[in-house]
Amino acid sequence: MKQSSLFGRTLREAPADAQTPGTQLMLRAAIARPLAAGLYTWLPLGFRVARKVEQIIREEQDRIGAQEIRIPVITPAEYWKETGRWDALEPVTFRTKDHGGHEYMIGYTHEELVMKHARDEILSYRQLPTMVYHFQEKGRDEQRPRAGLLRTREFVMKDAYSIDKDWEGLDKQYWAQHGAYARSFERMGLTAISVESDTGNMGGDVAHEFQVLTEVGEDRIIFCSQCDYRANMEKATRALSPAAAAGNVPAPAPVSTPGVTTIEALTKSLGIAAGDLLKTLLLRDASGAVVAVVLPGDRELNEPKLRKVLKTSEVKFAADADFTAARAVAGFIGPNNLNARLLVDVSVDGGRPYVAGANTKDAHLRNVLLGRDFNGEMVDVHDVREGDRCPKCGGTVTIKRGVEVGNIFKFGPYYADKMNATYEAEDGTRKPLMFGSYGIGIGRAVQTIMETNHDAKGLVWPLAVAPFHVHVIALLGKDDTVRASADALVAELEAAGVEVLYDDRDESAGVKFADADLIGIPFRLTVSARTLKENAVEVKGRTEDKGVMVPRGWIIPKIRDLIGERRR
RNA sequence: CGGGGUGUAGCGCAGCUUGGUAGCGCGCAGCGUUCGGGACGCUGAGGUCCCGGGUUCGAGUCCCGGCACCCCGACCA
Repeated sequence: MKQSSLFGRTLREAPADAQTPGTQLMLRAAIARPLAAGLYTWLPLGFRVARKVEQIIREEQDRIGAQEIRIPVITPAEYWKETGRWDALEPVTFRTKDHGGHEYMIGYTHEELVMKHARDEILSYRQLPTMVYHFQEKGRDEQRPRAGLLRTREFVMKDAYSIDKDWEGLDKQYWAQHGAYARSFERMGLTAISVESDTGNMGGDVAHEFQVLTEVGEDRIIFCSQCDYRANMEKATRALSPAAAAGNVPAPAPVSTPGVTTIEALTKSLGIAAGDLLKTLLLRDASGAVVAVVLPGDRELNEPKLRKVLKTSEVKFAADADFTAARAVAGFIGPNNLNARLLVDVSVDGGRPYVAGANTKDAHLRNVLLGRDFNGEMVDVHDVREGDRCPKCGGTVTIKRGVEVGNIFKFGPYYADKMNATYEAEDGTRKPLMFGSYGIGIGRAVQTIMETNHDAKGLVWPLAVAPFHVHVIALLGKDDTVRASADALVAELEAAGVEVLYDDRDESAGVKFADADLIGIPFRLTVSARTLKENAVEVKGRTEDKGVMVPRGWIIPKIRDLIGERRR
């Protein structure tokens, strides 16, 4: 490929709205271009990377016996209505009607469609287990796309679906996918770790996310410093100290706190620590049911955990009328004599008294004791934080940011039950198809590779996904000898199966070297008057400071060796 | 969806306070010089100043309304 005719130019400066290092380099190196918020066009260099990422995933899916298919982008409403997701996904999907008035949406994902085909194709246990996958566009009307290709409104996902007879079979398929994911990410140059994740409120007992640790990540991952415990913060737990036996705690006593309504203000005015207080939150779930949650004053509510406890899709703060109904006063709410369903976080220590709201204006209570003065359902709905103790080994945990590059879910019979997808078992009974689904976003993977593989000069592509194997730089002189020699070199390399980007432009050496560093192809081959004099070619790895002169006659085997030895 | 910010040439920005007919750097085109780490000189092209309305003799600048994009948070199989 001649760089003089490459579609897409490199930029010396990144557009001002590109924030992360990877996004700036993605734009500067002509990997992709924005079309609208969260919509990107792949340019030739980036598209070559995306196809290589796809191919790695394809090979690893094929290796575990998954079969590639293709389901349309435009999907009819009827199947989504069977599972109730036509309504549930309304706020985050793109929809349209055909001229006959039939409703469709751009696939947000494809579980329903796979299940529709599976129930038509799979009649007998003899056809199981089976696995299918496809690469297909997903449309998601994200309210906040961000960081270039990391979160977009349209993106290609590899989604795989496993179908088997029972939980045991599903478990095997699940771990086969887990292995395929680990190999896929490793091959494309991503250091991804698998962490336990929230399964959402859609059922299923196990889910893992593959996370790449980087500052630009949206997720927070809890790590144990001593053992292998790691979990997404939306699911993480911690070891609790056993509650001390409550001694002789005097009865609750009111304390006047006029106008003091926040935890912070209370700690100042009473001269106590936030952890000495109880925080009571009055919340509403998606159905409008009101619930009060009690936490120590120094702990934050973890909404995903609470949603799971409440089996709801949404929690928000309660309205004024809810406070009245609960016989509470905003700013002075406490668990005592509250007229509401009461959830008590497990962080609340039953062995010690707290200061809590008195449910009376301008008053709090001292000596409030769990078990004596109030009772509720004990639940784990608090955020784990840095320094907490590991639930597995008691070690200290830390928090890091991560990008979720892939996820795997065990659904079990959930979709089959909703969509009446059954097979005839050995014993003649009808049983539900056991289902699992497994996703990897291609664009997000590419963006994550860029975020984690660069230096001050530009991108540093892992060989396996680099847009080209080598970048040939011709430093053209006054006559045509350098060009002729470089032309011949490129022809030979291409004939040998080497992917070459050939900088044949009439630019200065500085411009060409800077662009080569920016684009980040693994090996740079320079042809110039200087190298011709030695009948050699200079070969330099992207991260090396200096190149080496390789005799012209040895260059093909040398390059074959280089791209072979670094190829996994 | 809540909060914050930004829209002026392909990119980065100034001009707006105090209204007078748009500028700088890079990039781009032509010519010449240069030629191994973003060269130099000369000449030149390139603008619905986000959109609509208003005030005014006159609006990039002031007022009103809208739109787009970015960031933080919320949400997110």
